[in-house]
Amino acid sequence: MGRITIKDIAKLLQVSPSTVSRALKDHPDISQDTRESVKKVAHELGYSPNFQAINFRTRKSKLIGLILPDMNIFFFPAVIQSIEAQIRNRGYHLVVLHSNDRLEREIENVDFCQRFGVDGLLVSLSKETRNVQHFKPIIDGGVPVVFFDKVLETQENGVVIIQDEDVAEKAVNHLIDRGHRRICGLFGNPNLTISKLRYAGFTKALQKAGLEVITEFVLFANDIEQTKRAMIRWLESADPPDAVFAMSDELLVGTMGAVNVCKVKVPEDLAIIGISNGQVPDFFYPPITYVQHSGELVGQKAVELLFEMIQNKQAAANHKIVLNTHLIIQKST
Amino acid sequence: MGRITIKDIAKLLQVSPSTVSRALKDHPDISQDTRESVKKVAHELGYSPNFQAINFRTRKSKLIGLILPDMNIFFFPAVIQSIEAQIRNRGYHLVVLHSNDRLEREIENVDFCQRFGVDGLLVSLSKETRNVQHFKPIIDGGVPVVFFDKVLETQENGVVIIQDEDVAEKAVNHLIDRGHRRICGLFGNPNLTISKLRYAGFTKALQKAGLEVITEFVLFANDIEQTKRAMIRWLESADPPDAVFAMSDELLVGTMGAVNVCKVKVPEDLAIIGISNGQVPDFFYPPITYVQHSGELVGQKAVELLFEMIQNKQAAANHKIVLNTHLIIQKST
DNA sequence: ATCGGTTGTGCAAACGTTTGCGGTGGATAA
DNA sequence: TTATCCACCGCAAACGTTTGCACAACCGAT
Repeated sequence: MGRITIKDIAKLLQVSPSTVSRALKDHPDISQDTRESVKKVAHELGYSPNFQAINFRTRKSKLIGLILPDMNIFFFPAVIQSIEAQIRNRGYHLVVLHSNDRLEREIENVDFCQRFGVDGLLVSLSKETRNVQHFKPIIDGGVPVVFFDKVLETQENGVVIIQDEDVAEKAVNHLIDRGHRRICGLFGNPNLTISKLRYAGFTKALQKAGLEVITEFVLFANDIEQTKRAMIRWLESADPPDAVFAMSDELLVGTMGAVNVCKVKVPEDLAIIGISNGQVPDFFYPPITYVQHSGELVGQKAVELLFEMIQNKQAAANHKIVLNTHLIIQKST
Repeated sequence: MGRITIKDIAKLLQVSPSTVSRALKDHPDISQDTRESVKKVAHELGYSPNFQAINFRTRKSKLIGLILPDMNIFFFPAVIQSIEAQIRNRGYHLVVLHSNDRLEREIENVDFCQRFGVDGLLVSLSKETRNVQHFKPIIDGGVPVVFFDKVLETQENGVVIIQDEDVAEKAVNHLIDRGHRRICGLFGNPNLTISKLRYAGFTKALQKAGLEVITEFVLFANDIEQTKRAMIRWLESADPPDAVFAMSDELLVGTMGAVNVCKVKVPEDLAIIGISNGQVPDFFYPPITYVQHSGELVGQKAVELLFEMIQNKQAAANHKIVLNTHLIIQKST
């Protein structure tokens, strides 16, 4: 048995495989009659093209690779879903790889993508990644690569991010405007550029307002439990904070855990602001004010940029897209 | 230019491509000397095999397809991560497809997987799916398929689930043991088997205790906002409930939203129990009692079953794996 | 009648790898 | 010495599809 192929159709119709191939894709060289009879037979036999053969022959795969450092953080599912929808619209499919925040795995994944012949690659870097050398072979091989969210400061080409520093500054300014002075800063892994930049925005806002960064109220760790413990310690200290800026959903969840344990009132005792895609802030009471960093939008823009690069390699490749964000003011501030 | 191939190595070493191919995979027909020199040259030239050619030639892909109805529900990221890790250990990679809870998309995805030549398929069905006819072609084509979590009641082969009815019963019994009598039941989409079964367990537990199902306290809708509104209505009614059973994280979040709005005390005014992978229940205060339904375990078992089927098609195919769960008692009950 | 052009189709190579089979040369056994 | 065997390697086909090119048939125009 086996699946039926172009050759089977050709034999049955007494034409050549090339004619069948062309007829199936409405090549103008083929007469209307032939096209129709080919399609009819193809349908009757239940023909479906062998993608492996096509990919091999054409050196295309209609596959986009997506390399993520961690699936378990709140931000990524929305991004994955958005990317999947976007590339599907363009007739492509998604291969999801997972670096587990390790450079070694990231390198393996890139290599796999190249050998596998993906037509494009979307990457959010691991926290161990310090340079992007390991992408050179695949890029040189003509495969467009777009980096998003977790990128290096030095990267200028094929990048989709938000203006991290400004976003953090905007958020902290909002707290200052509300009269808060003893402000905690919660950040992710200190190796990540987004953490550094958001920390920079945090300090900038404070300094512009003539305030000092209270170093004991700063934490770098994207971990719910760790955040909760730190916040409890601070809230129970002699001179507790009156506001907190949390740069991710995980940090927000940890903060709310501490808030519940310590029975502090939000926003009276403690104002809270975060950066979020916008689902988690509404889990809590009161709903938390946040700067919206839309995962859907990031996914959409990354895919758009990638396909510009696929279609027109030279022009689009040195774009850096910086997305807008806006403040969603809720009851927590 | 172009990537370097087996032929290039062969030419350089004055041997045939077949020898190179065999040497590279330590075929015993090839002498030690030849193997070493081939490998040396291959390494020097930076040879890496063309997966597209290999897949085409061998009709294997080392790819596992994963079809999910929705990425945005809390349960799945853990499953994806677990599956990715498991299949990676076995030298395979993951293609994630997304049906958006629509049968039409699910059918497309299955078709794609078949044409693409995945070596195995993992599926959680869409809420529109009423039968599994559309998997027949790919299964007949020799590709093992494992269904998990969202499956049909009628399915007995290649299935990984929890004992949904018992789990719900166990959870509701816990509420009854604590003395609660006016118990809400929150369930997902009514078309889903897991919703039906868990509802059955819910009613069974009540009936065994001589209680009636209070129909106005039952909701079928896996939606945070809808759940919140319903709960608020019930809590503000003349004769409010004293406990709630929520079969998913989304329902739990919605419930807690209502709890916060209505200022009811947990567990004094309202006891809460859920079914969860175990992250979300700890977001809240008090932490919520739940029956743990481990996404990691589901992923692991599904992959184990799939690879048994890949290696030994006949034997494993008619297994149905029912996973254990256990009750995590926290402050909400 | 010859030419140029168009339309529709087939031929055959190619993509990179794997693999069954056959063959060579040398060593061993009789 | 001859037959036998084994270690090692090459030949060539094959997987299903695409595509450059050639070619045949027909048409209209010269």
